[in-house]
Amino acid sequence: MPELPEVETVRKALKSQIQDRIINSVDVLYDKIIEYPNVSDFKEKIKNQKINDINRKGKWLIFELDDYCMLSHLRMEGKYFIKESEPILKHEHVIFNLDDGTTLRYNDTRKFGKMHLIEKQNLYIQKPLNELGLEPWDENLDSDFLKDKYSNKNLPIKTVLLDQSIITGIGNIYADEILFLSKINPLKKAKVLKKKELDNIIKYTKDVLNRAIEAGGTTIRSYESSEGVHGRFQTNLLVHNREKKQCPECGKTIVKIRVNGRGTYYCSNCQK
DNA sequence: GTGACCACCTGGCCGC
DNA sequence: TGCGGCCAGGTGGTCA
Repeated sequence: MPELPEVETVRKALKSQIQDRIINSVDVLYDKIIEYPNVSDFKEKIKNQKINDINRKGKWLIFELDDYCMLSHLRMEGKYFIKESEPILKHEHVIFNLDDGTTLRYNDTRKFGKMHLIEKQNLYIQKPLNELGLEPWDENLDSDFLKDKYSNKNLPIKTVLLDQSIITGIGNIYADEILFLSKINPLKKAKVLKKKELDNIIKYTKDVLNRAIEAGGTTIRSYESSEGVHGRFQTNLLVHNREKKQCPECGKTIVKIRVNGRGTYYCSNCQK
């Protein structure tokens, strides 16, 4: 389940593999992956565009082309592979035919991923990027910013941390880790958090995501990078996916609850 | 405007 | 062993 560190790992791998390649054509085998524009426009506009760079904003990959930016969200299980003439596999839904004879293949078991093709000048004034909040490393991200954003949030902090319009890039796995390190109960209402707690959230968001990126992301079930490499950060997880195991801080049993439908792991002793 | 809930999807896992 | 049902979860849409 790609979150920011996994997307960053994919971005780096893809950049080293396909930067400066030209897209000769695209085959779309599952239309719903293409969110904007319609499939025929997408295929027509992307033809003969050069991949000049690959960037990232939150969990979105940004393929910088000549006239457009192609945005790709991997959602739950999206992956990219570079292949030559191998047969198309069951879960390969979008095939980019490149000028060197290779293909860039978007593989998504659950078909949740989305792609947009946006004119360059509209990239940050049009959905989806105009709706994203701050990157964890943005200099404007401080406790005053969060205090303001959280002031009317009568929701559990776990839920609010997943709101991409405030801080972008945090997903379910890292939200649990950030709250554990910040010693904040996931059910605590966002609007009552003190400055010190907000400072800790910011500090540990950066810390957790930085370490996860260095480790190549987290592999819990199905995520792997474009080079088929599994992340190593799962060995560093302190609470997520560790139900009934001992808390690494106090030794009490880690519990699993559901917060707004999301599986949430925490230590009831450390996170009061 | 806010919050709760559901749909989208498929494979893995568990219980019977 | 085989089957049915639940669960995983990021995001957008709908409804109260």
